Amino acid sequence: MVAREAGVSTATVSLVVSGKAAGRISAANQAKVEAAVARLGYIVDTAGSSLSKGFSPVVVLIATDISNPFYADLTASARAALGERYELLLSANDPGSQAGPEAIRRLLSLRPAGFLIDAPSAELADGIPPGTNAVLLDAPGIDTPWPTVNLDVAGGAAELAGHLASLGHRHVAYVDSVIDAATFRVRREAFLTAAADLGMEASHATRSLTAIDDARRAFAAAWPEWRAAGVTAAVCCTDTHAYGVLEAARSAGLAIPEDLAVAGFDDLPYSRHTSPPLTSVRLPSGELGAAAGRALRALIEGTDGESRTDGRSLLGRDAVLGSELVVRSSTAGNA
Amino acid sequence: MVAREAGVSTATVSLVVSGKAAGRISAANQAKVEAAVARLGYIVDTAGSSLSKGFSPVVVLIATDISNPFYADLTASARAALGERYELLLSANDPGSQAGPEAIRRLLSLRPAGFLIDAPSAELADGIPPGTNAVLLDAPGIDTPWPTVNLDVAGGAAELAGHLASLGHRHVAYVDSVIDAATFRVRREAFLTAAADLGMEASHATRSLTAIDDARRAFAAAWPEWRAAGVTAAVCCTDTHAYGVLEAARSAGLAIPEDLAVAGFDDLPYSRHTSPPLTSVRLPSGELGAAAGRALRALIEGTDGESRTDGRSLLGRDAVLGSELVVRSSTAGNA
DNA sequence: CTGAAAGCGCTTACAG
DNA sequence: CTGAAAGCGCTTACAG
Repeated sequence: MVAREAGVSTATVSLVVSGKAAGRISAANQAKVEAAVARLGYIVDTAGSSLSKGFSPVVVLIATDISNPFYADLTASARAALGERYELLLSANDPGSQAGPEAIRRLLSLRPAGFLIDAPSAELADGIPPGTNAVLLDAPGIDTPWPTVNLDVAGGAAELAGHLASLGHRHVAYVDSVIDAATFRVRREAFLTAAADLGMEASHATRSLTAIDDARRAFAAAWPEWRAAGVTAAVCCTDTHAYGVLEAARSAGLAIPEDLAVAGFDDLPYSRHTSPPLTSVRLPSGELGAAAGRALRALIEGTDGESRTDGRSLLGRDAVLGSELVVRSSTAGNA
Repeated sequence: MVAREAGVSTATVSLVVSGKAAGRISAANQAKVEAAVARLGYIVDTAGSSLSKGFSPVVVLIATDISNPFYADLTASARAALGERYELLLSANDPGSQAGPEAIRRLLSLRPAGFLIDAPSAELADGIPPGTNAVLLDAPGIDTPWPTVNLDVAGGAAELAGHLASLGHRHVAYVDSVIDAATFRVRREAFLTAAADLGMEASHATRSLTAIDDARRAFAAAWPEWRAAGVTAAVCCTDTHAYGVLEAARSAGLAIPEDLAVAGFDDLPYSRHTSPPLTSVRLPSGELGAAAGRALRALIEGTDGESRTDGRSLLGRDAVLGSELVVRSSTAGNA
């Protein structure tokens, strides 16, 4: 341990550096250590520290698809909520592939302080080993012992169905993701159920990767059949999918929203700028990151333990954040 | 070490697990170890391993602004190029803030196998401690001992200037980033120099964060003066900036490209879908990630050492990848 | 071909 | 208030 150049023992240094010197180390020695640390530019080595403490300062955010700008906000907020003691790092999957339980096992070998897992599949959630510090984000309908911060995607989907029904649409189609995440299943089922309840026919669907080009091709392939069936609105599981649909629809010569109304989920910053601007269910990425970061910190630091009442704590565990339908001219021509 | 349940020593297990058993461990023992590993689901603990080897399997990608979808491709390619032995994790800065040398120092305590550093400032590059395995991405004009994979942003900027000159523009403005990265300086200077060489007046500039709304405000604030000066084209350091400019220009009632031509850098997937579609200098994110991943692996594994001729190796060290001007209707109405 | 042993850098009871 | 010592899980010379 380099900083023993301060002329004290490694134990003293460790105590000072980790902020546990309170009433245990003399002011003189504290000053000596701090001077030596500053002089040498010493930083605690994570490898040694993790080995003896059992965990490292790393928190891993497992993101399904970082090409979604949704994550920029989420990451910044989560980092702020976690604070300086943790190092938030992202593990991104290849586009279109969902992290499986084996990804968690691999990452577990890093002994991270915790995991933030966005949009998991039920299988992924099941595969988290007991004892792991993990918080699930946007994992609706998953029955899991881990704290979860959800978004009201079902409410947003229902609101969207109501919006389309009020505009007079009778036949609607749904563009789903190929990614097996619970949030996508809930978005789809909630929308289709609400649509059916409102008397709309909602039997047509396709799915694609979360990439504009893939969504474009999927729509182009499905459209002839949908047109024949009288579909007048397409709802997409993410805005990115919707961008592809918008483009394919324009290429096919469709007027939007007159011939086809289009809407998505996420309300990405780009959605105000598409042609036409996109109606979307806004999901609060920043709040999601902040709430999840707080929940994880509580879990790691054990603030969670005692405040339980009925097995759920008061800490916002299993919080649900609201969604909001943002209507633009891709569905309502005059918006 | 749990897997000693195989009835052999920890040394034997370590050798087998790390693939160094070749001709040193009997087939019988290898089989026993492999069976035990499979049975227990054993994964090497990184903390212990990093401590004794001196480095962990983690490779950290330092990204200036992950909200830029540019990074999705880059990450996937870099991961593939690095291979299974490394774990690629992203460290994202807060939007608008550039990583400083202290960020590297913090991350160094994780003892990563290496760093991939995108769009560094000269200061950041200088702050990388000697002996670190690091590859710089998109770091034009930085004088550094570290291997670098560059994009021909200067060539793209010049091509863009030529394109605008050929369309008859005489007064052009430049929308820069507030982020202090060498690539942004080179983009700007190369564009302004080429524009001047072509007889265009190019003295007007503004800058903003890489967020659509910020760029929109920056343009709205600058436009009155630019209009008075006769500016007819605005070139933006990234496509994301350009989206904001497009929106502000439309709000101001400008016809694009008749009243104002707009162009950017990156050719993000969204740029084909803006209104109007955006002219942009395409930067090959996938190739960039792949080349950088290969270069880092060579550096880590020492493949680099002997193949030097004049101090540069044959491995694609200091590679420059081409850029390509993609003309769309935000500059050429008929495109 | 294999095991016993040292050591990586840190933290934490434990004596003093 | 402080230091000596054990131990976290792994890897790697080193004997045998």
